[in-house]
Amino acid sequence: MSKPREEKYKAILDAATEAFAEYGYFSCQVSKIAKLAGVADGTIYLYFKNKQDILVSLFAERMGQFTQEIRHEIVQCRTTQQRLASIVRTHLRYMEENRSLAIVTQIELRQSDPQIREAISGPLREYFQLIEQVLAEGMEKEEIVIRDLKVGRQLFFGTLDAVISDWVISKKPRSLVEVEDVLIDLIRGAFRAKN
Amino acid sequence: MSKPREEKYKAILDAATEAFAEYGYFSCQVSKIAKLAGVADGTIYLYFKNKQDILVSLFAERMGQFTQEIRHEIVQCRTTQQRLASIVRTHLRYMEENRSLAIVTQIELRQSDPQIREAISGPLREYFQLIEQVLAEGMEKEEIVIRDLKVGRQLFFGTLDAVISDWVISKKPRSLVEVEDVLIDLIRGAFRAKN
Amino acid sequence: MSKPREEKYKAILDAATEAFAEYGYFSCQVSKIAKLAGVADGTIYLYFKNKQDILVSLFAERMGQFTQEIRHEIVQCRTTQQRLASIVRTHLRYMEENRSLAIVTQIELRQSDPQIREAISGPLREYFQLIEQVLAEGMEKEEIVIRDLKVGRQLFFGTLDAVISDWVISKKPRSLVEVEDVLIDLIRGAFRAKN
Amino acid sequence: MSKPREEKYKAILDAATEAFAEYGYFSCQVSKIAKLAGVADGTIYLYFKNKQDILVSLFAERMGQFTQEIRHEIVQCRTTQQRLASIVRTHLRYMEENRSLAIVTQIELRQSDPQIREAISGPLREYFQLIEQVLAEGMEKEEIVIRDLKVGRQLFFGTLDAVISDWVISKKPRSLVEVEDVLIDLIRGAFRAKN
DNA sequence: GATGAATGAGCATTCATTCAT
DNA sequence: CATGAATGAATGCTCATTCAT
Repeated sequence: MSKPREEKYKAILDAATEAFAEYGYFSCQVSKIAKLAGVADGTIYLYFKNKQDILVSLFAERMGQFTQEIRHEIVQCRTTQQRLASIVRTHLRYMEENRSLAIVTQIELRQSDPQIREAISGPLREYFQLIEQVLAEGMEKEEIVIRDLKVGRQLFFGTLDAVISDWVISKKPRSLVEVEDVLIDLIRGAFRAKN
Repeated sequence: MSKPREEKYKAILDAATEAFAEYGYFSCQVSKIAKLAGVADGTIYLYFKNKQDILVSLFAERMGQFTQEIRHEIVQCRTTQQRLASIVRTHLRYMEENRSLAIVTQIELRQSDPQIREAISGPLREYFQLIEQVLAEGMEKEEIVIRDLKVGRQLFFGTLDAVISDWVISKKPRSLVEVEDVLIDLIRGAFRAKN
Repeated sequence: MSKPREEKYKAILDAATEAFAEYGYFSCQVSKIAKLAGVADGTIYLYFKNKQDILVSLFAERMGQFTQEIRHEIVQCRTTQQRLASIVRTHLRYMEENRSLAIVTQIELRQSDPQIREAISGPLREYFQLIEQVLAEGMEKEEIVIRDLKVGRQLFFGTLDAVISDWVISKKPRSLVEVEDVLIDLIRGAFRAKN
Repeated sequence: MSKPREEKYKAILDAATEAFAEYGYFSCQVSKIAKLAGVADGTIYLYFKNKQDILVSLFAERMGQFTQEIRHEIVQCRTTQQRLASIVRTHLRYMEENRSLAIVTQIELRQSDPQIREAISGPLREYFQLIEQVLAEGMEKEEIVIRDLKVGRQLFFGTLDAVISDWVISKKPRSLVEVEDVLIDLIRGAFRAKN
């Protein structure tokens, strides 16, 4: 009679994304998530170990999906340039379509609580590795030039992150899509990408 | 008589920096700051309106000092390239010398609590404007090429931020100074800086 | 299901009456009420907005009941004399049976906190109006003589209040019932009541 | 050089009267009294044992003065009627001239805190005895008729108290002096006073 | 005597989590 | 499985009182 298990799980995660985005992790009560998800407070605990587990699961799930999508886009590209451009585009578009997720990512990425940090680092690291792989391959093929792989990734991700951060904070943000080309061009320059 | 007052104020701010860095703003109790500062809980409230005011004051004070220092370095530079290199160097070194501040900055920069956000945005915006000024001047003098000032700043700051973020999270970080040159080189490329 | 809810609500109100009576509103902690009511501290806040709300609710509930009872007695009386005597008797007996309420009334009636005062004034004013109605009707029918309705009510209520005040303070009080007749006689004289 | 001891003592008591009247005993901080008295917080404790001692001293001092004044008026009266009228008049006028004291009296008379209560009861009891003496003498001389001395006093004091209570609460109170005659007349009736 | 900065015990209130229904 | 009333530990902040100057 009731919603299947999977559906309710997603409903809670969606609600949590909204709620965390609006109030922040600490200022958002579990009861608020429950209400938003249309379930009882106690029900949350049938699906998640505790509040932190909601955040962690949310992050793992969404980031996994995100990385998946990026990975999918990349394989269709021929050159490193295309791959980087593709990541930029997918990243921006994904976040633009999932504003609450973007906010949560911005906020909770930096929790200093060691437990949360640890739990969150996994999915993020996976994305980092993906970027670094593309960069490494580009260097091998001499399509780009970077003196330090990690720093290259930091520039790549940090820039995207800053763009989204501003967009998230801004009350009347211009569309992220608008900056795609500028961004790609800038990054291309940083990596001395050959045409 | 105002000497000990000033001293105690700084002691509390220092303690708060440490404590916020270690536990995060929300997970850090006022009593923990008090103990670390070597004062009674109540004493805190002789110097700060409330817990949030500690964070805000801390941020305003430290970021103000930071921007000041950067500004001071910049004026001694001739070219835009030098100016950008100078900011990178000062930024990294300042954070390396103030690891706790770096952590707090990383964490609290992204608080979604609107009040905190608002209070914090001032000092940060000032730094952003400083960067954008340098970039604007560079474009005017045709020392660099950027299609969008804001995106340029986002790349510049975002990259530095990501570098520090990794450094902060890392258990055994390599010195930030080590990456200075790579970083400067990368940014130079992004902005097509002429030698 | 709403049965236990109602029960717990009353239990808290009863406990609060006892506790406020014994310690006074300000010197009585919420936790003391909770313990006395046999519930957890937090449970209090499922039923009341805050500590002040307990006091206000308590007052509204009990005084409403009290006025109700008085009103019920009055309608059965023929003459103003009987009505006044009835109020005196009911007032004294009600307070004698609800000593804690009597104490709370004595104490909190005079809180200078404007908020509390305002909240409390409603039910009390209702009682005052009841008295004044009886007096007004008595004057119309020429059963009593009063030059000023308000002062008449003040004498009536003030006297009862003083009697109860003494009784409340006294360690070994004589029964309030004992003074009924004397009191009625005295008031009758003040109002020049005709037999 | 500094104010003589006595003057500062009075200043604190005056300040306390104002402050207690405005905020109530519990909601009034010692520091507020100090500021109002123009002394440092610590100075208070050179003159009073603690906060409660301020209230108690205030009450003892002011009520003593009050009773004194009443006593002084009474001796000049010939008949019981005159004496009662004199008390009514003096009581009302004294309170009208000392509104803050009137408020404090209204409020703090009923503190349930046993300690405060005990300390306050002394001066008040003295006034009660004064009234009862007048009544007793009146009965002896057959100038009035009362079946119970205590109840007589309760009517007398309670009525005055209620009048003042209303006056204190009222935002636009009519002068207390206006009700004098009505009041005296009413009380005269209660006691079957002979002309 | 006078000061007022410092103290720290004390308390109302919140909210993640549990568990009887 | 689902509920939501109940729990009680946890914490920011206040303020009477002290005491070094």
